[in-house]
Amino acid sequence: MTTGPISPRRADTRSSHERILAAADASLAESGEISFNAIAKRAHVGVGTVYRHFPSPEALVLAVYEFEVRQLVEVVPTLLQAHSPQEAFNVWVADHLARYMATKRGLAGALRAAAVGREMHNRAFEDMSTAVSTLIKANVQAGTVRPDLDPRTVLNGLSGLLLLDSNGDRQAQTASLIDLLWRGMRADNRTDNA
Amino acid sequence: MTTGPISPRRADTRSSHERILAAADASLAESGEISFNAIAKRAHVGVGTVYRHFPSPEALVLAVYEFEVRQLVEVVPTLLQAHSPQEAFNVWVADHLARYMATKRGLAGALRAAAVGREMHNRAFEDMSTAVSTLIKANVQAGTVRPDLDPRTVLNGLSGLLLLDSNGDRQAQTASLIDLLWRGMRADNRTDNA
Amino acid sequence: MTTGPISPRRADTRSSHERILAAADASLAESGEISFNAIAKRAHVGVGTVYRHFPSPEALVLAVYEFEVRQLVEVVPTLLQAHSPQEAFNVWVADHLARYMATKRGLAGALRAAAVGREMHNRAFEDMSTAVSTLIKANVQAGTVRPDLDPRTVLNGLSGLLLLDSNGDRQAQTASLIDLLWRGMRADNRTDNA
Amino acid sequence: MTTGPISPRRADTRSSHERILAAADASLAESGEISFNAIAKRAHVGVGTVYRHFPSPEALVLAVYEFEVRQLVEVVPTLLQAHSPQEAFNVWVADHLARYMATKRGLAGALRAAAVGREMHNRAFEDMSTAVSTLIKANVQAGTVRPDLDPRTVLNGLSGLLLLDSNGDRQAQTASLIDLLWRGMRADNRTDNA
DNA sequence: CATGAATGAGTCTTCATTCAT
DNA sequence: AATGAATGAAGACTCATTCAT
Repeated sequence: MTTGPISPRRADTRSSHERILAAADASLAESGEISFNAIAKRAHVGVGTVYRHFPSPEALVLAVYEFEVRQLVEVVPTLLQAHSPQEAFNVWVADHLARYMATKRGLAGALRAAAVGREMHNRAFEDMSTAVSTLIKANVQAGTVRPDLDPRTVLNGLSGLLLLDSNGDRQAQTASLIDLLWRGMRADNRTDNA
Repeated sequence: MTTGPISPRRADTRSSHERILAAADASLAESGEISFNAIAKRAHVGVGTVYRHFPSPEALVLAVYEFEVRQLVEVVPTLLQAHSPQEAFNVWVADHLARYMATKRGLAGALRAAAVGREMHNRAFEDMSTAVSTLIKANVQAGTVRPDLDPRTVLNGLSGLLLLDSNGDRQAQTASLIDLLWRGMRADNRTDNA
Repeated sequence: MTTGPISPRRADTRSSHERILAAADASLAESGEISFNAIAKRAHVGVGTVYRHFPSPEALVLAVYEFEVRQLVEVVPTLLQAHSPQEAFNVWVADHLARYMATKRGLAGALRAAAVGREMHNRAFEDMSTAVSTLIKANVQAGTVRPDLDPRTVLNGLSGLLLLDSNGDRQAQTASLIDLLWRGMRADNRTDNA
Repeated sequence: MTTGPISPRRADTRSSHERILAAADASLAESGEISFNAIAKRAHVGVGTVYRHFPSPEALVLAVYEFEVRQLVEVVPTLLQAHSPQEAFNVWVADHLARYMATKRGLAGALRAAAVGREMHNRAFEDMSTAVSTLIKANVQAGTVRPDLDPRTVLNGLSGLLLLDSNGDRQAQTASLIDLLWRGMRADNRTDNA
C-alpha cells in the first residue's frame, strides 16, 4: 500500500536497470573495477538482479560503453548548431572527447578483462567515427579541411588523448595535439607528401 | 679461476630472471594478465622465485615495460645511420613503434592493475620522447619538418597506434596516421592556425 | 505460523553463523589457529561464507571471545543466588574462570595475530571486571573481604590461571592461587603494608 | 689481513650464533614473529646458517626463551645483596619480571606456534620458580612472609602482569597486584581461612 | 661451514555464479 | 522478478625447508 498500487513492479524494474548502469559507470570511472557484487551493492539490488539485467560481464561493460559513446555522439549536432565547423571540431575534441577519454580510461582495462575488447571497441570506434565524420563533413563544406580525410585516421590521431598525463598541463597538451592534427587536416595542406 | 665456481650460480640466477621476464612479457602480450602463479608456471619456476626476483607486480610490469621501451629507444641511432631522417622516422614508427604498441597493448591494462600507471608511464614516455626527439632533430636539420615541434606532442599523436584495430588493414591505418601527422609536422606547414 | 515460511532462511543463516562460530571456537581451543580456510572446512561451508559472516579475522576472533566472555559474566547472578558470596567467588573462579582460561589459552595467540589485542582484551577485561566486581560487592556486604578492593587488581591476580600447567595438579594449583589471593583480600587484612 | 689471521672461522661462527639469537629475540619482542628467513636477514646470515645453529623453530624459540629467563634468574642474587629481602622481591617483580613480561608477551604466541608450549613453558616456569623461591626464602628468614608459601603459587599470581594494559597506569596496576599478593604472603596472615 | 636461490605447500582474499526463498 | 546467502575456483603472498655452490 505504501509503495503505491500502480505498477510498482515495472517501475522498480526499470529503476533497477538504470541504477545498475549508473553504478557500473561510476565504478568504472572511479576504479576501473566492475565486480558484480560491488555493483549490486552500489545499485542497492541483489546480485541476482544484476545478472537478470546483464547476463554477463561483457553485456554490462558493453552497455556502459555504449551509453558513454552515445552521449559523445549525440552532442555533435548541437555543437554544429552553436559553432562554426572548425570551432565545433575543436570544442568536441577538447571538451567532450578529451574529458571522456580522461575519465573513462578505466574502460581500457575493463575491455581486456571482459574479453570483449574487439567487439566493443569496434562498435564504439565506428560510432565515434560517425561523429568525427559529421564534423569533418561540415568543415569540408566550410573549406577548412581537406575533402579526402578519413575520419578513422583522424580519430586514431586523437586517441593519443587517452594517454595524456593527468598533470596540470593536460589542457596545453590537448591543444598542442589538436593543433598538430589540424595542420595535417587543413584544406591548404598540399597533397604531395615527400 | 674465479669464473669457475662463482659464475654458475649467477648464471642460473640470471636464467631464472630472464625466463621470468620472458614469461611475463609473453603473458602480457597474449592476455594482458600478469598472474604471478601463471607466470611462475610458464617460466617453470616456483612462485617464490618470481617473488624473489620481482617483489611486487609493479616491479615485474615495470621491468617488462622498461625492457620493451629500451629496445625501442636503442634502435633509433641504427635507423638514422641506415636511412634518411624522414625515412628513419617512418620506419621507426611503422615498424618498431607500431609493432610494439600493437603487441604490448596488454600493458595498458597491466598498468592500471599494477597501480604504477603514472610512474611507469611517465618514465616510458620520457624515454620514448627522447627517441622521437632524436628523429625530429635529424629531420629539422634535413629541413623536412618544422623546428618548433614538441616531441611529446608528436608522440601523443602516435599513441593512436595503440588502439589500432588488429584487423587486416592495420598497415594501412598506420600509414594513414603517419601521413596525417607528417603533414602537420612538415617544414612548409604554415604557422598561422585558425 | 510465521516461523514456517519466514524462519527457514534465517534458520539456515543462523545455522551457518553458529557452525562457523563453533568451528572457530573449537579451532582456537585446540590449536590457537584461526585459518579461515580451515574453519570453513570444519564448519562445512565455503570460505566465502565465513567471510560473509566475519569480514575479518578480527571480527571472528572477537565474536568467539565475546561469546565466551558473555557466558562467564552471565553465570555470576546465578551463582550468587545459589551460594554464599565467598563460595560464589570460589566457585566462579575455580569452576568457570579457570576452566575458561585453561580452554581458551589459544585466544592469547589469536589476539596477537589478529592485532585486536588491545581492543578486544580491554573489552573482555571490563566485562569480566564487572563480574568480579559483583562478586566482591556481595562479599563486602557479607563482611568477608575488604571494601577497598579494586576488581581489576583481583582479576589481574586471577589471570595467573591462564598459564597454569595442564598437568594433573591444576586443581591444586588453582586452589592455592585462590587461597593466596583470598588472604590478600580478606576483611581482616591489616591495611598497613610495609 | 684486516679481519685478523687467528681463528677467524671460530670467531665468525660464534658471532653467527649470537647474532641469530639476538635477531630472534628482537624480532620476537617487536612483532612476535619468528620467520627463519626474516631472522636470517636480520642477523646478516643465510637461512641455512640459522638451520645449522637451530635445527627447528622450536630450538630457536627455546633458546631465546632460555636466554631471557636466565637473565631474570641471575639477577636475583644481586638484588638480595643490594636490598632488604622484601625490597628485593618488590624490585624483582616490579622492575625485572614486569618489564620482561611486558616486553616478551610475543613469546606466548610463539610458544603456541612452535608447539613447544608445554616443554618450554615448564622449563621456564621451573627456572623462574627457583628465582621466586630464593626471594621467598630470604623473606622467610627475615620474618616478612609465611614459611609455607609455594613459590609456584606466587609466580602464578604474578603471571597476571603478563596481561596488564599497556596503558599509562601499568605502574599503578603492577603496584596494586604486588600489594594484593604481598598481603596474602605476609607472615602475620592468619592461617585459618574462612 | 656458510650461503641464499629455489621450491611449493598452505593461507588469505576476492568474485563470478548459482539457487532456494 | 528480486533477493542475497552460499559456493569454490583462482590468484596473491608467505615461509619453512632443501640443496648446489
